[in-house]
Amino acid sequence: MTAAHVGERLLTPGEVAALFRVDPKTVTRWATAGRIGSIRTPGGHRRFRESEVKTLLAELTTEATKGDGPA
Amino acid sequence: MTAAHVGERLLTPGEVAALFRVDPKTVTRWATAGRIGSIRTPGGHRRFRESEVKTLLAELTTEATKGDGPA
DNA sequence: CATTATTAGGGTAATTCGGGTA
DNA sequence: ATTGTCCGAATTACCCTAATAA
Repeated sequence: MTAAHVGERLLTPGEVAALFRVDPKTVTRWATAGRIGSIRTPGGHRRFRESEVKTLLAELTTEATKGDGPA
Repeated sequence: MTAAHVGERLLTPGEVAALFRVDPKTVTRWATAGRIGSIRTPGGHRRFRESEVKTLLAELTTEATKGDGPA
């Protein structure tokens, strides 16, 4: 299994946006920028992995002052 | 054997919908639009090939390039 | 044969997409 | 550089009743 774990719970852009308190458009931009993985429906709409979203949320909570930021 | 998919596991619209996190009706629309192959039961209900669905999920999946570079 | 869950079919809101702009 | 908003177009979600599946 390389691509997606079949059976992983997926979230809609609106749900992810609500979790991060941002506009759904912003979540779309994150996906386009490759900052978050996304699955597209045959119709072109995006779905996000709940596990990955939770990981990102946890990183926000961490907000380490270390130099882990982008180069 | 000419039939290339004899014995292929079939999924119901509800199961496919759960995998993509969409409404079962949406899966039906995909079939109607020819975006996904479907088999019809004698009663008119649709069934989908598990292998095709998995392939579709994999193709439409974008890995988030997380931890890509070997440390 | 009876029961319960799912699906088909149509119609109407809500969401998302994509580009461009502030 | 990142986010929010406006627009039109497309996709998806939820409403219903009847039929099929198990």
